[in-house]
Amino acid sequence: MDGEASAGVRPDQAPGSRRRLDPERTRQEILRVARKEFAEHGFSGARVDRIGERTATAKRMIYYYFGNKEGLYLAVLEDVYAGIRGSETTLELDDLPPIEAMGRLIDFTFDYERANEDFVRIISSENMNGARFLRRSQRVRDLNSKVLEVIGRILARGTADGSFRRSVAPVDLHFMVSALCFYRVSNRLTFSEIFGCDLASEEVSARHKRMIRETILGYLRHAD
Amino acid sequence: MDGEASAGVRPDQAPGSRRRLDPERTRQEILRVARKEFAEHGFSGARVDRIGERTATAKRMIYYYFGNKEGLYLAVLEDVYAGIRGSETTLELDDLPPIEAMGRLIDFTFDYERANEDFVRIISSENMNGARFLRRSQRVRDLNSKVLEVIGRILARGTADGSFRRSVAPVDLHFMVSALCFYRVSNRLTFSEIFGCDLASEEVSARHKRMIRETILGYLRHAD
Amino acid sequence: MDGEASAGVRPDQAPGSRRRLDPERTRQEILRVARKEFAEHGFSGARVDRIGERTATAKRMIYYYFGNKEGLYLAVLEDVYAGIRGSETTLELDDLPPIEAMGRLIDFTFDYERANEDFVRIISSENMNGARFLRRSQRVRDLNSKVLEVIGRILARGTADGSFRRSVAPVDLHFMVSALCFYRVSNRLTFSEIFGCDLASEEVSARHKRMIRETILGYLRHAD
Amino acid sequence: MDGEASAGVRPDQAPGSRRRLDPERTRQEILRVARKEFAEHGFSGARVDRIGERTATAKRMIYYYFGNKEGLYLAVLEDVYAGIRGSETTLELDDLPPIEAMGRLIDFTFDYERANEDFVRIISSENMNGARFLRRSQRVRDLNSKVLEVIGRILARGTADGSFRRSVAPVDLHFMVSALCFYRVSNRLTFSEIFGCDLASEEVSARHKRMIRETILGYLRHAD
DNA sequence: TATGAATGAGGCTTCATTCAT
DNA sequence: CATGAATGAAGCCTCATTCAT
Repeated sequence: MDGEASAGVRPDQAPGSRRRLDPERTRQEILRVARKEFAEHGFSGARVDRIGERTATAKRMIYYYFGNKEGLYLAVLEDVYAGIRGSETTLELDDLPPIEAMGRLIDFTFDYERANEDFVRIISSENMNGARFLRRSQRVRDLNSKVLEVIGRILARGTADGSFRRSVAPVDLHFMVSALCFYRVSNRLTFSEIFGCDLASEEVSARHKRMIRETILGYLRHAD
Repeated sequence: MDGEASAGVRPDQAPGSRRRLDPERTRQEILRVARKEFAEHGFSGARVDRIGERTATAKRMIYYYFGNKEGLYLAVLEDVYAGIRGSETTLELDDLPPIEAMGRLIDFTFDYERANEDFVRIISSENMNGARFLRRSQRVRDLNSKVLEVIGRILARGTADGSFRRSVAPVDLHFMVSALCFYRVSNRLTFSEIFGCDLASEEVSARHKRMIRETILGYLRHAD
Repeated sequence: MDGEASAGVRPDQAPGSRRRLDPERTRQEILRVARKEFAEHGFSGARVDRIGERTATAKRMIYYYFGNKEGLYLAVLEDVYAGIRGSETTLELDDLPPIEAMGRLIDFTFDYERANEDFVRIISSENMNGARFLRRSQRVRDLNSKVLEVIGRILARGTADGSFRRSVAPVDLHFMVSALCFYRVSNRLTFSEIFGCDLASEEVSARHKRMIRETILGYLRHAD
Repeated sequence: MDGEASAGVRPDQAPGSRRRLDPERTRQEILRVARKEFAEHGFSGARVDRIGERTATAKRMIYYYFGNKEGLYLAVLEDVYAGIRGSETTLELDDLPPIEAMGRLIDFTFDYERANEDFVRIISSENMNGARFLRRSQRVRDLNSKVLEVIGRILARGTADGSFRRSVAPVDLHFMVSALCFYRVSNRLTFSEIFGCDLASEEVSARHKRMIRETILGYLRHAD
């Protein structure tokens, strides 16, 4: 998925030129490396130097494109949120029966967070930062408002057709799904270390995926 | 709840005097200040200088008692884990009916994590660190093994008397309780910012406390 | 003889300007200042800050070019050894009669060590360090292997033509020359202080230069 | 040789007392440990803390007995010089024939410096210090003046009876003996490292001991 | 456009030393 | 006499960033 696709293309490039001259590609490469770095070390633990070293382009370009470390982090944060919300919109849940729709949303969230540890770690890091970068980004907030609408529609349909006997606010349901899926990844290391249970393993993942879906669906279906 | 308990004790001491020859108290004060600092900024964002400034004693004492920043962090980590596991052991759940016992454990976890944001943030930070400090501390691992035993006994009793129709591994149940209670605090800032729902408020907290308990107990009671 | 050679060159440069984009020159200046500092105070007594202050460039550049204090010291050590061994190779002793060749080598060593107190002090310092930096440097060892070959050739010729009646290992001869020339400089201060004899003075130096040459040549010439 | 001789003596000591109360013994122990430390690391590399740790008594006692690091170093320096000059006075060379007397003095110096690396290293260190401590100590200067008298008497007798055909100043002869014996120890590490010749080995030591004696005696005996 | 060189501010830590008991 | 606790000053080094070409 990561952009090395068209290597060697661009015939308009002089053979003796020092570097490729594709600004957007350079930008994307920096962004990709930075995401890894921020995900691995958080904002204050991340090193601009390390990002520079791992990028084909020079460190100076980071400042050229993103202004400073904070600007780069903000760009990564927006990028990462755009990823999940973009994926969510492809789900087409409105045509499924409520229980199935909700199950699919839960599964999707589970799979996405499991597959995108970077996303999880950057949001953890953002919470450590006091969410001060998120607060600056109108774009991220816009991106996220859609999930609640999706959930709201499923809940409404489920309540209407009697599949769900429990009345829940969309934000509360999203909270539970998110908590259970996110924590598995965000706290994987301490949890595994302490309880000797590898949350990343196939076995535990499969078990937890089922358990989480059943827990939440069970909550919606049973009123007491 | 955070340690201001014995401030101002020791009346025989001149208030402005610099030298306090009370090693344990000095140690504890550093630990308390450090916990705040590490909780607020994570390991790499924390500043030894800031901890020194906010301590009545000199910065130098940090190194005297804890060796270095890492040693101090490790001490904080152990302290913080000892706190929750110590509190858990006072619950006396073995005499309660299984459902009530489990409900109480869930409520306790909810309340504890809500009241101890430091604990939550330090564990988040530890996950950002790759759990490398936790890995060094046998003490923390020992402390934590007890929770699973407590949960195991409740589950066994509930299965035996028919209160619980679902068979769950203790570690999986602990995972769910922990995830739901922890995420509320660890991700409070981004969640609130994005969804405009203040997870720290009394109203939402009360609602979630009930919801979490019902969700988990519901899962245990209903087999499908 | 110490490196002020090219000071004030580069007339096209504004005298008060801070940024000099001449990396090799910057590197050399740091090296020169560092040699003085390490020679004067040894490794542990030397202060990186002092080196920084005495350099036109910023202290930060020390780390830019040499990594850390140890790296800088190692560079100085290599530089200093390269100096003497480089000079030795210009002697062209193979065309002289053995006695004269040996005399010239002794004189050279005497003069070089007298003129390069830095060299002597840094090697003293290295011995105080347990030779731990030298051990890391393959380069220094390579540089030094040549002297023994030079001495070996002179000894062989002298034995062959009967000038030398004593059979000596090259390393032992080098030891004596080095000891007598080195000690004069390395122990100058304590020796002068205790015996009231200024080893650095012209008078004593001239006398010792003759004495050392005669002592060693005498040893080679007389068998008993 | 180092003072633990009378352990457990002193019956007047209360059994419950925290530590032995023998000031002179405490002083000597500190001195002994400090000598090792200064010999190993030089003045600036030596650590008061390390001396404190390796002494049965507490670090505070160092300051009690010696004032500060400099005072302790000075005491060590005097102690170390007193050692060699004290030994030299037991030689009784005046009754031996000049050549034998001189040979014995050379051998003594060789053996003493070989056996007392601490002595050598502390004097090296003192030279790195600019001999500033030595300069403060009248006592050390007094101690050392005697060697030259001893040498002077041997030389006079040798010149008188024709054993020595060379006229040498006592200080110059002392210089040569000292240089050859001292350098072997002071520069042992760099020399061995570079030339792969272990100066501390029995084999090389025996060879050098003979060589040094013959070199110097040869110089005295042969006029050209 | 792109880059190596340069940098001030501030980070963590160690040092010899003194205080209070 | 003896000791653990406490300390200011200064050490080495890293950080994000900007300059000059």
